[in-house]
Order: sequence, then C-alpha cells, then structure tokens
Amino acid sequence: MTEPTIVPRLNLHDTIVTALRGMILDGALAPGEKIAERALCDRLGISRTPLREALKVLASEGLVELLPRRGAIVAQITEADIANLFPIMGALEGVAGELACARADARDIARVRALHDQMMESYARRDEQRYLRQNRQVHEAIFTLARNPALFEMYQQILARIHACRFIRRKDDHDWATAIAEHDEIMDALEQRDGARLSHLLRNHIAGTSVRIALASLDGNEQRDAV
Amino acid sequence: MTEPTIVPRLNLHDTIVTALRGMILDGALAPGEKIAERALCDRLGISRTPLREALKVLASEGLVELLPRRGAIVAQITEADIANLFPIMGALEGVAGELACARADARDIARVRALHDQMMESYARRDEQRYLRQNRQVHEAIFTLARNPALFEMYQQILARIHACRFIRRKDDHDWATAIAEHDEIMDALEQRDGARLSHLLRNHIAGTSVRIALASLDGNEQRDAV
DNA sequence: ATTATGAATTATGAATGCAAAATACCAACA
DNA sequence: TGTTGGTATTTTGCATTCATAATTCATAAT
Repeated sequence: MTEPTIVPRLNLHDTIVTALRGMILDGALAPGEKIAERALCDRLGISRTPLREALKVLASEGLVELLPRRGAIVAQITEADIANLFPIMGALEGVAGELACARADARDIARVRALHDQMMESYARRDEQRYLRQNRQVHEAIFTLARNPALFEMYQQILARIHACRFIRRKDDHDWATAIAEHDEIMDALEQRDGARLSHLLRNHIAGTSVRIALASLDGNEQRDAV
Repeated sequence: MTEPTIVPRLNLHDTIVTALRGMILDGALAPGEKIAERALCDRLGISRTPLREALKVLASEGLVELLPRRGAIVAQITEADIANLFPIMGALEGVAGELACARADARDIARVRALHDQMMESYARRDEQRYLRQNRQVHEAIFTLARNPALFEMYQQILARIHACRFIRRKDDHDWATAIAEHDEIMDALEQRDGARLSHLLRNHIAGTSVRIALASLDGNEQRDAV
C-alpha cells in the first residue's frame, strides 16, 4: 500500500491561524487588545466557528489569552516571560548546533557559510533590515541542518512569542559588533563540526542577546525585530 | 482597581482537551486510531463544536493528527519522532537543572532530597510502579525549582508526546541500576548547587534513557511508563 | 457627585443545520 | 477473482441559531 500523495487542502481554520499569527506578530493586533469575535469575523469574512478554533490554537501557542466567558485578548508577554523564554531558546539553539555538527555535510555547511557571508556584508553596509533577516536565516539554517522537525517547530514557537512582545529595544552599535564577533565564532565551530563548542557558543550568543536586547522598561524606546 | 478573584469557570472545551489527552496517554485511544467525531460526542455527551476545538488544540500539541476533510487520528509517534524528542528533553532538563541551582534555596532542595530518598526506597523494594511515579516527581520537582513556567510546560508537552508512544521497552535491571546511579549524582550536584554539572548530568541521564529505553521495533515487547 | 441597582444590550459557549467532500456499497464488467 | 463506475450514506467544515453570562447604560438612592 503506497502512501497517497496528500494534496494539501487548506482548512479555513488553518488559514485563520496563520493570518492571526501574522497580525499579532506585525502588530496589527496589539498585546492586550481584546479580540472581538464578531468584528474580526466580519473583517475576515468568515463565521465565528473557524475563528474560535483558531483562537484555541493560538492560545495553546501562547500568542493569545483566553479569558473564560470574557473573550480573548492578544497575549501580553511580560518582561518575566521574555526572561523565561530566552534560556529555553538558548537550550534549543544549543542542541540544534550539536545535531547540526553531527548531521550536516560539507555542502550544507557551505550553504550556511554563504548566508553568513551575506549577513556580514549587510553588517558592513549597516543595512539593519537586511541584516536582521539574514541573521534569522542563519539561525534557521542551523536548525534545518539539525534535521529535527520537532526542535525546529519549538524554536519557531518560542521565537514567535518573543517577537509578539513589543517591548524590545534595538541593539546599539556595540551590541551589534559583539553579536557579529560571536557569529564569526559560531560559523567557525560549525565548519569544524565542533558540536560541543558550537552548542556552547550558541547558548552564550542567545544569552548575550537576552541581556543586550534588554527590555525597554526603563526608556520608552520600543523597537522591534532586534532578535 | 483590584484584580478580581477569578472563579475558574471551566470551559467545556478545556475539559475535553484534558479528557482526551488522558485517553490518549493511557491508551483508551490507540495511536493511529480514527477519531470519529459523532461517536466520541455521543460517548461524552457533548456536541461536535467543543470536541472539534479540543482536537485542534491537541493537534497543536502533537497528540492528534488532523487530516483535512478526512478526520482526525491519534498521533502515531514514530521511532524517528522519539529520537527527535529525546534531545529536546535533554536540553530542557539541562536548563531546568541550571536554573534550579541558581534559584532554589536549601528548603527547596531538601524537598527534592526527600522525594529522591523515597524513590530510592522504592528501588530497593523493586517497586517499579512507585519508582516510576517518584522518578517523575523528582524530575518535575527540579523543573518546579527552575521557576520557569514556559519551560515546565514545554517539558510536559514533550513528555506527553513520548508517553503517547506505545512502543517503548521497559528498562531491564542493569538499565535501572545505571539510572539509579545517575540519580545519586544528580541529587549530589543539586545539593552542591553546581548548575553546570547538574545540567550536564541531566542531559546525559536523558540521553542515556533514550538509549536504554530503546525502541521495541526489534522485539515486540511493548511496555509503557519506562520514562 | 458618587455609588448602587436593575433592565437592556451585547458577547460568549455550545448545539444544531446544511452543503460539499469523502467513504461505503454494490452492481456490471474484464 | 478482481476492477471499474456509479449511487447512497456518512462525515467533515463551516454557518447559523439559541441560551446564558457579561457588559453597558439609565435610573434611583445615599
């Protein structure tokens, strides 16, 4: 019996999950904002059933808070939450690095190197927008090399929660330079397939980020995409 | 404005999530088994709406697979899945250990020691049932000391997925003795608040477990609760 | 003026209804 | 025997409906 080729028929509810997640991440829905079911349904042109299903899923992802009998609000990620999430991120990146070293072949690593080099070019040009995107791509590439879908998924979920937090300060020049130096070391460890060292570097890199990208509770300087 | 005391009004859908999770974990719903909505609804005395909401949540937890237009089945955790989940578990236990060392006071640690000693007594008596329960309690206690709810939640979710897998072999006497020795070391590291060492020990302990509790694809000896 | 009280309105939680898709069934045929 | 084609049945996905809890708003009381 051959596995049938599954034509990916989209469920409305899945589409809604993705759409809402996007809206939360790019700020179209602000943290703490009440999610009025009827209003959103009208806006999206759907009925309440699939929306409510989507909300349940997003709640289990931690992007939405469900208040029984009082509706849903966009999750309010606190400083404490962020402080809790970063060590988890670090641990996940750590295993990802180890697995990547164990499983990647030269070709794979060359591809990460290419991304890394592009990222460095963006840094040289001080193109922050591009840099941040490529930085993310490098980290994702390492996770991809780890060939562990469950791990990747958890990483994405944590990252989403962190990004859903609006109170993250942009890194300053010094922070940026530090991150760059760390990335050089990371790339080196990967190319040497030194899993233990890569794991350590990644954990430190993330821990460092969590410190550098300090919470802007002191100054009111809210800025996104710093991770 | 004081925070109102929230009377925990249970949503039907939440209750269903818990119930279904339990049914999956204790085998009342077998992996791969089709979940017939109507039949389950009749059995539980509810309508399809809350059941479907619950299924979406369980799907996002990885305990249920949603096949668009073809219903839901209990997730079939494969050997590969387990192999992917264990390194994640190890990483999570690792951070938990580090955080626990950093945050626990003597009182907290004494409580873990008590659980640990009870567990050892169960081992001495070869009371496996009790041992497994207490072993779990020890690990949970360490996570509790880490005071990181997000971390604890992820741990529970991974553990649930592992337990949802029916193809886990029971540890033999030698494995058990090894695990015991490791637990002694773990307890020692915790009492010395040596975070780095505890982290390392826990990661190894979990990695060891994943090897010892090998998958029973060779022999047909399916046995649960080995973790 | 501020706080209570209670009716009116609105929103949520869950059941039901309905169209479309998937599955089961069964006969015709190679 | 096994395969194809077509119909009937069931199941799924989503919309709608309905009961009840929460909120709002107006009025009365302090």
